[in-house]
Amino acid sequence: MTHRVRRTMPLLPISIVMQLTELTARQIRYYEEHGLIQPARSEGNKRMFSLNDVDTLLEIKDFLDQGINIAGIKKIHALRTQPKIEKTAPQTISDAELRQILRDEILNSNAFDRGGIRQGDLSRFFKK
Amino acid sequence: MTHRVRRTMPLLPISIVMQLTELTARQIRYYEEHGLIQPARSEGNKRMFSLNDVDTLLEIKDFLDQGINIAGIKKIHALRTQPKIEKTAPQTISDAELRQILRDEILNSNAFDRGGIRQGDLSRFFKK
DNA sequence: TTTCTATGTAAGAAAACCTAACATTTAATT
DNA sequence: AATTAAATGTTAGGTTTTCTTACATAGAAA
Repeated sequence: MTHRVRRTMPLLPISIVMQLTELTARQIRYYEEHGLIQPARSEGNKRMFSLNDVDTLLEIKDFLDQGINIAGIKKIHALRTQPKIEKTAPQTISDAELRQILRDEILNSNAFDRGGIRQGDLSRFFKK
Repeated sequence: MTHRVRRTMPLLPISIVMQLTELTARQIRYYEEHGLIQPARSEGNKRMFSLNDVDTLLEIKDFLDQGINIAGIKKIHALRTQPKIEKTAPQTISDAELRQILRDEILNSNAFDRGGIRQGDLSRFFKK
């Protein structure tokens, strides 16, 4: 009965992703610019996001809230998608280095509690 | 880790729904006009569809392919959302009547096999 | 033939999104 | 303190998408 949808399918326009993540369009495009996400494009060049993209963005947001900067997040992503250091090209960073980065970043963390809205409640974005 | 999304959340623009259902915008709006779906609206009045809406549209499409007309589908929906005939306002149609309708409709069914695309493959709608 | 149903098509307007550029804020560095 | 860099805000002009409304059409039904 229920129509199945893959989490990799590009379904969502940026406006919806903004609501789901509480990020601005500027932020989302900026993260893409830095290679943290690669949303698909419609034939007319509009960004179309998958549910996986939303997950990634929420994770990015979380990392940023923890004081980790884009460069750190980028490195974390790189390590995650390619954690095998065997026959692969020599890594430019070790696990120890990563932990060091994280520790360093966390020091100047300015995380704060933004009294946000409940996730999943989009009602205020639609007309009654 | 994975971000949960309710099937009732209005997330999808009509272009994506067109691709998921292989219906034209005209058809989708027509079905809405006849009350078969009630998509949400963005603040700017754009239709935003939920995954449930997609399910409903696929079902409508299936019924139409079976030769059932809009009126029949409308009645089927009405019966389904309110199948209790107890204290409710008197029904204008009985179960027997429904079966009759279905039998009648099926007689002049012009269902045919449209050699469509695999559902879920939207790749041809996006730029390489 | 005429009517009805479902859909196509076109026009004009409004909304959403795009890129590019410059501005602002805050933190780090010198 | 001044400068720089990172992240985000803001604005402008252009393109795409969606909207409503209206008229057209093919096929089935009357």
